[in-house]
Amino acid sequence: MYVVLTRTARGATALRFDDSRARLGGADAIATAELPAWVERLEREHPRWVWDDTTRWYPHLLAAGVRVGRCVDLRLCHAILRTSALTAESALARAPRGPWDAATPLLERPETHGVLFELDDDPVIDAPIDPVAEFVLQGEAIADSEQPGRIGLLLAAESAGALIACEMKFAGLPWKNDVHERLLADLLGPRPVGVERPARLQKLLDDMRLAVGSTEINPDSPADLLKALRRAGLDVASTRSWELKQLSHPVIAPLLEYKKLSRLLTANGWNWLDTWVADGRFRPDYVPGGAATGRWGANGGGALQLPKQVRGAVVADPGWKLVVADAAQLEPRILTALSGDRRMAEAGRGDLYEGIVASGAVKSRADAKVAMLGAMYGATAGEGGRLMPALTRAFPDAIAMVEAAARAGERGESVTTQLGRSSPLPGEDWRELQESAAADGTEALRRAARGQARSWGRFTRNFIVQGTAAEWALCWMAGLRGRLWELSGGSFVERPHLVFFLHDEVIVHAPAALADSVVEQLRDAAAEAGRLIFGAMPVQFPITTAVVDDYGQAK
DNA sequence: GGGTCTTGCGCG
DNA sequence: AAAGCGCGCAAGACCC
Repeated sequence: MYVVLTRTARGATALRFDDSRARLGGADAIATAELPAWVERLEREHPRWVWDDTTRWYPHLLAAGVRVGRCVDLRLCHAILRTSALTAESALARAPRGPWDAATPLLERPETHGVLFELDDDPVIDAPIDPVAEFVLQGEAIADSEQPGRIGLLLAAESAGALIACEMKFAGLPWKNDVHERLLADLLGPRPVGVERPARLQKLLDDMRLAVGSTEINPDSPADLLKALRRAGLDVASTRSWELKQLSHPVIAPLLEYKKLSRLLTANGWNWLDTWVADGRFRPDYVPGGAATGRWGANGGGALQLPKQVRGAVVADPGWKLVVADAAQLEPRILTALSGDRRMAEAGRGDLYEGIVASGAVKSRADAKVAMLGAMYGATAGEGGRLMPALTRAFPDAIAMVEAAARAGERGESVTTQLGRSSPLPGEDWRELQESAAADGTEALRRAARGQARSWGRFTRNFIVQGTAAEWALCWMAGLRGRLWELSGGSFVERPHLVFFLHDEVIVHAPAALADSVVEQLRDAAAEAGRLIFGAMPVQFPITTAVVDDYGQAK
């Protein structure tokens, strides 16, 4: 059963539909204050809650102690259906762009006429949000698609991700201020008052001044720093760390140290702690579908860039554990399954990179890794480019798959993941350059067009792998979420629950006594995700797990 | 005084 | 050894 919720001035109306999306009965009107209890009651029938945007409904429910099992996030599903090659002929995909194509849908509003807002410079005519009509339209798009099962699984996984994103923010990532502060004090010195540099940074700056024999050096300004380094006789094109590492000069060591610590201070220092951690929890906004590939984004505090340096401050509550798990070599395994490359599947029975070495394609594990990254990212030069021919000979099917995706992108076509998420098309500027270069191109113009085409090809090449990996991760998490809920009783935060997700890695916060069960569920969910997406294809998705007290202990 | 671009670096 | 994908963020540079 589906229950479609529509917001009204006083609360919501609910309409029920059966599993084939046929309408059941009349509408219920529920006042705002009654909504959590009403949802909780109906939840016993395990419906799929259909709403415009999970972030508009679910936080209130969670705050009221109500957790739901399943939902359809119409906004996220619309975004997928709008561009998917599997539903390109649907009425939804052919309709002009409207409020559902905005980054966040509009609330119901009095009907107005005329241009309401712009979407990528296209004016959009106002239309009231109608979740029921959108639900019907989406149902038709799915039913009429060539492969309803594929796209249906993707939409279910995406919607489950929307629930998880809200739940992770609600639960928060356990964070110990005192541990973090001790770490900062050890590395930087005491917290400075006002605008002065922390003692350790000031000392390094003094060392740098001594090394170049001048006080005219400001490491916080790349432009100034570059000038100062050149004045000191250093031949550098930029102030990037990897370039500075090549040089030997007394200024380099303190400068690199300064950069490292300065980064810690500005990105995850005392200000960060004051701004983003409250009540012992870090609560960023997770953004499902934030990247074109379907990967999540995050806002607030750089949640997806937590440096290894500070992970020790992520500490389980007393009596609880953190179960940290990541999918080993996920993207190359995804490529294996996508392409059906039997030899690569064989190589991936254990450590994939060792397997590639054993196949004779490359000499070392490090080479295998660089070669695989090169294949998935489109390396042309350097180590990756050099290793490509050997990799192509050993695994022709897998390489042919990414090469085909690259060629499609170079032609300006879209590519599609295993479950049906399609890449965006290049913009107007891209096409104009391609056309003008083809028509009356000077040599320089043709070169620019070729470079641009190759660049888009690298994007589509990577898209099918990164996007399908994101689908695997969503299915893994969605399955895990249900399994965790079944492990014990109690409220949401009393049971084992997800507190962090980073592309191919999750953290579960769990009562210590249940940690081993969580590990088991993580493995089962991973195996299930592979079966769901790839069926019988014999590709393994091993995960590594660690049961720890703090995140710094994992890996 | 604001807004946007650039640089550099953190994560996968 | 330093190119080849996807992101977010902070600070300075640069503009009006």
